Amino acid sequence: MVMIKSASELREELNRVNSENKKLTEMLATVYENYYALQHHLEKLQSRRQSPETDQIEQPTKRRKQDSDESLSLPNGLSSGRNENSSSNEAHHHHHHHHQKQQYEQKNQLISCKRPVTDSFNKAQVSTVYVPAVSSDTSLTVKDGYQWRKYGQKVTRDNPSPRAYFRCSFAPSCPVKKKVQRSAEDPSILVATYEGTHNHLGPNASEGDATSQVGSRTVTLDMVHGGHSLALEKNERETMQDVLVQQMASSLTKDSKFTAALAAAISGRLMEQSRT
DNA sequence: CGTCTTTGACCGGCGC
DNA sequence: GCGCCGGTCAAAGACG
Repeated sequence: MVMIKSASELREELNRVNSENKKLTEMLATVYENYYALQHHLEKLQSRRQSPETDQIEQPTKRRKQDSDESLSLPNGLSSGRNENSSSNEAHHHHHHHHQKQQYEQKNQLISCKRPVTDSFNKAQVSTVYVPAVSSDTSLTVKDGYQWRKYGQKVTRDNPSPRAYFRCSFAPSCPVKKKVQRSAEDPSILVATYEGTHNHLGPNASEGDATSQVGSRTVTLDMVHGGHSLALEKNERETMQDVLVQQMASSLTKDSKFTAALAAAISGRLMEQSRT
């Protein structure tokens, strides 16, 4: 049974959806901002803790023999290293609704209150992202808005499908790498593993503040006069945002300090609450 | 012509 | 040392 709606109804619904989308986009933007602020704070704290100002020249892994110059090293205090932590076997929750995580307001208290002092090193943080993909697509590509250069592909022992290696196209100033491989147990899922942080502006260069690397807050979906192409782009953008959100969540939850601090804050809050 | 894929070679770490 | 294995290089090709 198809319900036929009048033009006014349609228009009203469209307006509703439009405003809802706007709201969601704003929420996303604030989440982004909070995340990046938090991340910045964390990086600062960690780098300060271990080495006051030896965050300068840090060659990636090996001297690359690029024929031309590559001598520009960014003033970005991140180093590359290994921090393959807990196996994090998936209970991957695919399309979860990411609600408002306004509790990031406590970030300052969160971090400053407790810290496991023993581990020092700050590593290139690793985040994994699960994105559904059609099985027939052999391209092994996860669209996250950045531009990547593929530099290798290997078959691994524990997975019939190959693994693709990408490096950020902003070679070699940007040290970010990613691996993409089809999930072994669910071939309709692509598993993307990101390693490192971009030191340049994000994919969609909406300028404004340099603090936020992702400026996707101007979502103008006027598909009223737009057409298919706009809708497609919108879909892509949505999955892209989903990927970004998954990245943020992953990189945060994989940080032992963060999880410890979060646990401490939660338990403290619980005790405080039970006391009253 | 520049940029990005392809693909086997190559390398380093690890277990034996 | 030797072989396996995951990761990377780099020459050659594809594509615009």
